[in-house]
Amino acid sequence: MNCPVKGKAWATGASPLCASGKGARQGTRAPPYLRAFLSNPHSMLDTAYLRNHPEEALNRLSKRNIDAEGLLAKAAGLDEKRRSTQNALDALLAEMNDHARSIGELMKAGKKAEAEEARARATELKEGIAAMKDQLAAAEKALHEHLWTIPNTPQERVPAGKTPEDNQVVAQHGELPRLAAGAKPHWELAEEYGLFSLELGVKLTGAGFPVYTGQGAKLERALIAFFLDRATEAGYMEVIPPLLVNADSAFATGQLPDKEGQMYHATADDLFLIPTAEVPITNLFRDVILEAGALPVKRVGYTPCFRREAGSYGKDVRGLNRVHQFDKVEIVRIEPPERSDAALEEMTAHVKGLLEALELPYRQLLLCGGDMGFTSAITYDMEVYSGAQQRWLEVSSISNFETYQSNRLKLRYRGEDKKPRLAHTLNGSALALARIVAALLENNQTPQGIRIPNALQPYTGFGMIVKK
RNA sequence: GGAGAGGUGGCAGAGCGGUUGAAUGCGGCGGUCUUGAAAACCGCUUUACCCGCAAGGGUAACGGGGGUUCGAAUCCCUCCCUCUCCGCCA
Repeated sequence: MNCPVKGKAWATGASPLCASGKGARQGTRAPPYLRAFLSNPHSMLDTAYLRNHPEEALNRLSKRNIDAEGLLAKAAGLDEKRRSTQNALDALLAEMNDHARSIGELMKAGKKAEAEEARARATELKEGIAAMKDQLAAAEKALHEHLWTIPNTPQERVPAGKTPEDNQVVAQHGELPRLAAGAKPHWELAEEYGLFSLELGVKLTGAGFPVYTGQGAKLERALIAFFLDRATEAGYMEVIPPLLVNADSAFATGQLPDKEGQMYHATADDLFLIPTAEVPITNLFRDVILEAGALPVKRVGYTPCFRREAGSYGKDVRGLNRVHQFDKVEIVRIEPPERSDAALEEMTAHVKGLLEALELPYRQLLLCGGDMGFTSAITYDMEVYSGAQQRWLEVSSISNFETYQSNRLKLRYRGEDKKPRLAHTLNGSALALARIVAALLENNQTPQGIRIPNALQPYTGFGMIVKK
């Protein structure tokens, strides 16, 4: 089995799907969370969609840098096998039910001999049923395991492409800062002003765990409060979720099995530290059928985020550019399909508003098919310009997952006809803190100190970061 | 961590191993009645998969998994969870 996708999210290659075949998932050898998932009748792409819109699915999936045709053809075959097996089993079970019912009636009527006869026939049926059940289980397993390997189908407007080079810049705003010669990167500023320390983090934990201090800590807290307030004003309900989730939750939003190696795993209790608030907040709606009036659902949550980032190294990870623990405010929406595109644009506009309030130059990227996350149908990345490093830093990723997550979540809503159907889920960072801090510090450094944007001053209580 | 009780439909709450997908009550929806509303009365009211243009039909599900049986919500095993009491504790 080849790993079908090499996105940036798979730097570790630790996915059991991509590793070396199926050993990890077989029978009783599968870890508990995989067994739990095997029992879940839902997979990722909706088989009904694949069956009813084969051409559209193929067109969309072809944007990815994968063998879309082969994957879909195999899925169609496995789906067909599953359905025919289920038909056969259902017929056998119906026959068995007839026997069982008539035996009961015959017993009541005192016709013992006839009852015995029927019982003998029923006993014969049992073997065939057991065998057919095994076949169905095997067919379902084969189908689901295959579906797990197929990423979400990109929307029409997503550009085809393989690498970040193929992403499209769809908007840019703000002047790039012209810093004086000798402008310092944020990690040097942090030392100079006592804002955060990675060395102390090493002592306490290990590399990539910053300790914020003094005005640095206050700035962090101010940004969190600012982002939460802005989201609340925009109609998002605030949530403070658990920071540890169980395997069911990690599966439902797609972190497992695809990104297993990216999460910290508390093995004693089989819990995972969340890599993003998306996981607990979206899972609030697992196994839920929302009434039509309940949509749209808009939630916002601040949480620390934990990412192992195994395999990352080099200059990209200096300072706050890439750390194992960072703060993030996340917005999550649940929408009916016809409104999810508009919701994505609203979320993007919200994020732009935040960046403009912080006076940070930014650009908006429409990710190409090859660079998008596994579960996304369309993704915008927002990047801010970090003046001293002279590079763009990703501070937000805003995605529409359409029904890909909701199919696993079993998250549905009732349409006008009262029938349950899969909702669309979306989420986006609004915003990720660490890199915002990096850009703020670098872009606003002056000989007198580091200037705090006006919008943030009510939250920090100071307008300038100064040396002690 | 120790001891006990329990997990059934939106909620509450029944259920001798045999038309029990599941009594009853509440809630919800529709209707009758009414100038309107309430009350009363009548009917309806889970989800998934499969077959079918549809009407309709089949199968599955009573915390999860497994077992006994012709047949299990009802019996057995196991796991999970919840509640109560004790201990510990921000």
